[in-house]
Amino acid sequence: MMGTSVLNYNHHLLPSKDLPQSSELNLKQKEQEFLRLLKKCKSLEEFKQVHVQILKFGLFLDSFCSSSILATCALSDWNSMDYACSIFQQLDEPTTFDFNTMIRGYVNNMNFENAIYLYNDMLQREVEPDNFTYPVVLKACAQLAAIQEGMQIHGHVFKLGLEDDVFVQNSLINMYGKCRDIKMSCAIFRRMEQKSVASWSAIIAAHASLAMWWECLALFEDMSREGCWRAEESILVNVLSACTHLGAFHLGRCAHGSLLKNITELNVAVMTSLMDMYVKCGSLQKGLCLFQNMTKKNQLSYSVIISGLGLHGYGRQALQIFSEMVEEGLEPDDVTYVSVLSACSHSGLVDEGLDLFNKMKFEYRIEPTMQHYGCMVDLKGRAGLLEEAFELVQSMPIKANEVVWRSLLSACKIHDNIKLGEIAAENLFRLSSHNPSDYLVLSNMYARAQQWENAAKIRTKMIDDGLIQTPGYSLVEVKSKVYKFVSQDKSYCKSSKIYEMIHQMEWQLRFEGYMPDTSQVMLDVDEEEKRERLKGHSQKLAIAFALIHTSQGSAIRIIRNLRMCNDCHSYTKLVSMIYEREITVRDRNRFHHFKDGNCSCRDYW
DNA sequence: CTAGGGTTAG
Repeated sequence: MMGTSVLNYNHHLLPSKDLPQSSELNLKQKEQEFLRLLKKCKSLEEFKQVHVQILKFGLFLDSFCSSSILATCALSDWNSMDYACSIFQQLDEPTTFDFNTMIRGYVNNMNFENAIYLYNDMLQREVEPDNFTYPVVLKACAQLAAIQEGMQIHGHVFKLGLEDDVFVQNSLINMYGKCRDIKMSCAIFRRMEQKSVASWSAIIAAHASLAMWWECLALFEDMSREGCWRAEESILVNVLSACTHLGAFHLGRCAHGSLLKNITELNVAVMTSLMDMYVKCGSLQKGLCLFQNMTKKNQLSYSVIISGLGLHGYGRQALQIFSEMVEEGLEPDDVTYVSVLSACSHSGLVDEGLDLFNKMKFEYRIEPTMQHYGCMVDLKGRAGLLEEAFELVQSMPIKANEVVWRSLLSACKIHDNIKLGEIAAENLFRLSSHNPSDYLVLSNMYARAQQWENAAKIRTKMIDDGLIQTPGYSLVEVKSKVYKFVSQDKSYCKSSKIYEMIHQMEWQLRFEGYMPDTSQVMLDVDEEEKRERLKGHSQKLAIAFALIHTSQGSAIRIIRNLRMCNDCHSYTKLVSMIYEREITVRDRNRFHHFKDGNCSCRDYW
């Protein structure tokens, strides 16, 4: 761009009749005419041509006029910053406005470093920044996550007394948010007297980027209460994300509703976060439906639906969609591979997973991350290829983290490989020793091998270390309200009715051949007591409650914090058949769809 | 006199 000089007279793209004739107009009118023409330019070439005429007429005198010319050029979308730069350099005394224009131009062109350098120049040349300068220069800091510069600039804001400008405040919230200094973001947000939609958007986004989901929803609630509420896609995208992570299905659906009411066509980002919300809150159907109706799909939308299918146990379909994505010419990236590999792992598609992993490394040249190795260790381990899984852990170019060791340990438990399990546990506890469920898996492994002493030793260690087993619970939504059940729960006023139901269910299940499986009850009590305990597992209570309070044939959705036990799994399969209900259960790792006596996991979980 | 803040999802 610099190659084309300002003084290039050779291109005449505009018909000469459009150019003002000097004889007809006085200077002032000519100036106006030129400015009008400049604004109409559709390309840099056209712009240069008019600009050259202006120089030829010697009209480049008025500061307002030259600022206008500069702004037209710098803020155009024809990649004209070099040319704008050459105009800027010819200004004798660039004003605050001119600096603002140039800084904005750099930011628009993603050249954030230059924006900050120019701001620095501005200070050096003692041109005083104003309330228009800061939003844009702070945006540059935000994009670069340049906290040092950001803080200095925050100081300048105070020095110039601009700290009460809403635009400046919003930019500061955003800047600190992008620099992960949530305390500063909140401090500025709190002391704002007037908050705009952008203020809420910035503060919610700041919390979302740190995965502070409860805070996101709380802020969203505050915002709604203060009546600043409008279905803004940029805000709802983060709110939906929070719903996804918290399993807040009801709120998510409400958000969808208000989007539909207020916005005619939802953009890709909102569609993708909606899809993810539905899928991860248990409604794969709804997610698939949205996916199929999306006109524009990208890598992110594909990876959401692929990982969704995987989580729900539909590995084959996940692979199908993955190949459709490739056929459409969309190149899978590292996250897409995490989705498809984990889908393979959930469904036990070992060969397919291995193939994809190799393709990713050697064909697409994507360097595997810890997550990819985690998927592969999980894939092999679950499938019983424990030695291979262990070899992979040892040969990984990066040091395995706790997630990888954890999945190896639980695979060893499933396949009763104590020797390897102990190695995995040792490494796991070296990296993290505060997770009660890790000890339980290990103790469980010993118990399965009837090594009672070792099992007891681990449990004693847990108690000595003050680790308390996370209480398991099940959530169930009945008529848009969420009810929480813990094991042996007696807290609901209708609980006698629930236990009555439990009793009745057990009777019917036994008729269909149900035998309580007490092997996973890790309590030192007799068989009879174990069977009693089993009956009161939170998932069973939740199902009984839902069977009583929902209409015949309607689906039941349950969210658990822990993995369910084998007994609850086979119990739920039978309930789905006898009571003719579809039951979806989300546990720590995945979804189970119970229908007609079967589960979508095909007992591979 | 000209121009401005939050561009989000896996």
